[in-house]
Amino acid sequence: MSIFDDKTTYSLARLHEPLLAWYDTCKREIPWRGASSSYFVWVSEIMLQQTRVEAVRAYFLRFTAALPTLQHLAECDEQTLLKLWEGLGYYNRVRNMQKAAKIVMEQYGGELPRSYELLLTLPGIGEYTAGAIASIAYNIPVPCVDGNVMRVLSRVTANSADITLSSVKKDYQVLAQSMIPMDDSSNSPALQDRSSPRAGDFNQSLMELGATVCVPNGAPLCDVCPIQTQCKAFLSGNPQHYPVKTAKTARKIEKKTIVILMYGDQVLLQKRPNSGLLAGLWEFWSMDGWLNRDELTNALMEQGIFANAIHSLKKAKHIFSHIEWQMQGYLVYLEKLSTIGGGEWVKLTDLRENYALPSALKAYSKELERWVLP
DNA sequence: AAAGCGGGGTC
DNA sequence: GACCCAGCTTT
Repeated sequence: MSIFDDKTTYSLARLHEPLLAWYDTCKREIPWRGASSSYFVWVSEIMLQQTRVEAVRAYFLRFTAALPTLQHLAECDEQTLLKLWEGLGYYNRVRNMQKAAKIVMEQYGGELPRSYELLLTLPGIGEYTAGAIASIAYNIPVPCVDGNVMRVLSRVTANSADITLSSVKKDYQVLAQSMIPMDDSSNSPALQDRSSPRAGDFNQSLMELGATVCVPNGAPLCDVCPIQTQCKAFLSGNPQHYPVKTAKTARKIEKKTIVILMYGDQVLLQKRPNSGLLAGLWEFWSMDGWLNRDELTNALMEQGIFANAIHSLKKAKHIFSHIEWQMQGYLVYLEKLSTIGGGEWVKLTDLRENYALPSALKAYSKELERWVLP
């Protein structure tokens, strides 16, 4: 039983006309829009997961310049890959994308399959991304339902169902599917074999409207909306009541001590584990909890390290979606080069060019540059 | 169904 | 502060 009745579905049947007309004249200029390969569509869609268009622009241009084809991606070493993704977050996205690229090279002759179901089997490609690639790159008439689409459609229909429920998302996918403009001259029985020259544009028109007009955070710009007169939430004067979502669980706080160990123009880095938070990225030596100067000196001595000088750095905070790091920092000059388990001494120039550090440590990597420059 | 997974913009 | 973002994977 769907949250949408037949009458609601029928009332949206021809909404593609004003949406496409609006999209044709008002869409933003975006690097991956226009005549682009399925590979470029794929790269952009992975980058856009939980990430705004404005944040993606520069990353997309740099990434596709370095790795212009799917084969380049499949053959890239992981260190370079993570450096290209540095600062964009959700780093498993790029590792999964490379896994998928290797599969595409081996099983599909180097081109992404022209099938929603086959796309869905690739690592890192879920229902949204499979629908986006299939419709935007190949004009296959399948929906792609993201946060924008659910926000727009929940307002248009004034529907209060909780969009965090997977059953509700399914109903939005069915509704979005029914809205895709179909070429009536084709009469193939299988929907996905039928032609829909504007399936990709239509899906993008819904997302573009959500991103630029039917916005989250505060009041939407209903006065410039092309489907204002057909929006139930606008007509009731309460678009900001939609969509309805249940609250997220609270973040937990973790205290850490960040220690920048230096010797000459080298700094000690450690590689994070291959799974979990910030998997595969590099970081400074660190310990759980806040250590004062004496405790740090003792901790270093236990590692067989004797500090020449210990400088206290400012406290710093970084907020992830589910964790908050509260960090106390130190910069330590060593008397002689000592190795710590699992660590690697890296020259500053090498660090800047080749080692991916999480943005969570940005305050301390800046401190490092400040101490070294003069 | 819920939790883990980044980082930044906006109000 | 809280909320959200062209979501996916694991538990």
